[in-house]
Amino acid sequence: MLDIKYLRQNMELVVAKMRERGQEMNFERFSSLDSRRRELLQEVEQLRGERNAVSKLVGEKKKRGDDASEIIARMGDVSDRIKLLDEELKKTDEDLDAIVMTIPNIPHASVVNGRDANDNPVVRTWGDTACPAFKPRPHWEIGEELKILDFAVGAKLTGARFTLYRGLGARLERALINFMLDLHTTEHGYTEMLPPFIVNRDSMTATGQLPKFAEDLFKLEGLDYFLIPTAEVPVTNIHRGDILDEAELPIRYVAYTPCFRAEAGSYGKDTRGLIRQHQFNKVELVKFSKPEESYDELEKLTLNAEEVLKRMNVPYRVISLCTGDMGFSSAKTYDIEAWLPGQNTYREISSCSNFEDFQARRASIRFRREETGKTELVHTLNGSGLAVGRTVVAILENFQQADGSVVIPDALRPYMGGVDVISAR
RNA sequence: GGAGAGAUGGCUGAGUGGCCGAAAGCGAUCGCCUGCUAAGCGAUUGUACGCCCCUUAAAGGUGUACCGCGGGUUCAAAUCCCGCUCUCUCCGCCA
Repeated sequence: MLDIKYLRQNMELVVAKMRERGQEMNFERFSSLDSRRRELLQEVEQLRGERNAVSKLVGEKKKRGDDASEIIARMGDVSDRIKLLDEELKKTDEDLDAIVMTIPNIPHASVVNGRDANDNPVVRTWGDTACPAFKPRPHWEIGEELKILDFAVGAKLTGARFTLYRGLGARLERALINFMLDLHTTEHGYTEMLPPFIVNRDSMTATGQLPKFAEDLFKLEGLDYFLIPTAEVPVTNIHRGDILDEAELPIRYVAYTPCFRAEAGSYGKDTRGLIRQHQFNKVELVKFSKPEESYDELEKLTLNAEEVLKRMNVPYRVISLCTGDMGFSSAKTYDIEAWLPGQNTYREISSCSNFEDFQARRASIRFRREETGKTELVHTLNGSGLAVGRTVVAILENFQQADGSVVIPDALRPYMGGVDVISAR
């Protein structure tokens, strides 16, 4: 969420920025609620001060044996008034929160102003996308033929958008997870975390999934718990409420988790194959950084994610999301898109974002600046490093052979027990 | 699932209605002392939000809130009452 002081002082600017994101904001209600809140706060605090002072007096009088019944009666009225004001204040706070919580982050100055995905500029491309001599097939055909992906049984076990991995398919998924974790921990300086896959409402609210995006989440029946849609939620919440030491920043965590998404409103989209599942695996990178370093850290984080594709020799490109295509909490986002020859297109395989202090404010994650001794909000960043299922897709499609087999990239073979090719026999 | 105990500042831990934002100790920071280190001595040592002062900020002054969370009683709540959460111990069950 944005700083309420900043909102007060920069309304026109925020309205303009929201318009770039394709959102219209009406700040009149915000303004009136905000000034009412401050009125109430001042009055109630003044009354409390009076009550505290007089109550002290009552104690002294009683100790001396003097009569205090008159001021006690008077303070009774004051307390009633405080109670009344408190109720209105609480209601005002809630209304105000409801507004502020639904205002998205302000895009960074370097973010291109655009309407949708068509306006996202390409930052760089890597690898050779030359077509093979045969007609490349989509991964769902390859996977089913090799009997490593079973969509029918996934649907039988659960329903649409659930898949069973068999044999070397399961092995490939696991190999990728281990390869990514090893790369990021041993070469990129991240500390591995294995968090709970179910979190409470406070955690979901701190990272911005709630209250606005409840329909995207799976909620446990009868409990106020949710399946995580990404490791970002538990891993960012590790430091919820903390005041960190400046010297320990930037903090870098990497975590493997499954991710659960309701995918409401996406019916009919990507119905075939592994691209859009209700459950998928992901290795996530999360950083906590000082404000002045966060954009450097975003570049590094994105490169760390790209490195996975480079090691496997999968062609990709990096795009910078425009204002109209960015997520709610993000100030700047790079998407990494892997080349999928079977579908003759680039598909998102990672999304790397700097949230600046937007999440940190809601989650109250601060650090103490040594120079001033003051606390400041940290900047939080995260990115997929990478989405594992989609990486399987990229491998199947990029390394398929004319005979239907799939060659395993060199970097992955140690994790596959030396297997260098998956074939139907 | 049943029975009991508990939750206080960076940590340990006192505090059963007013003098408690909170004793004491530890730790930390600064200063003194010291050839160095240790010891010793002194001071400081939570967060947030208002207001005053001020060109702004800082510093300073002042007010309010916060003793797991939420509600209640009272002129007044860390302290009394109710609900919840979490932790620990014992019993049962379970991978």
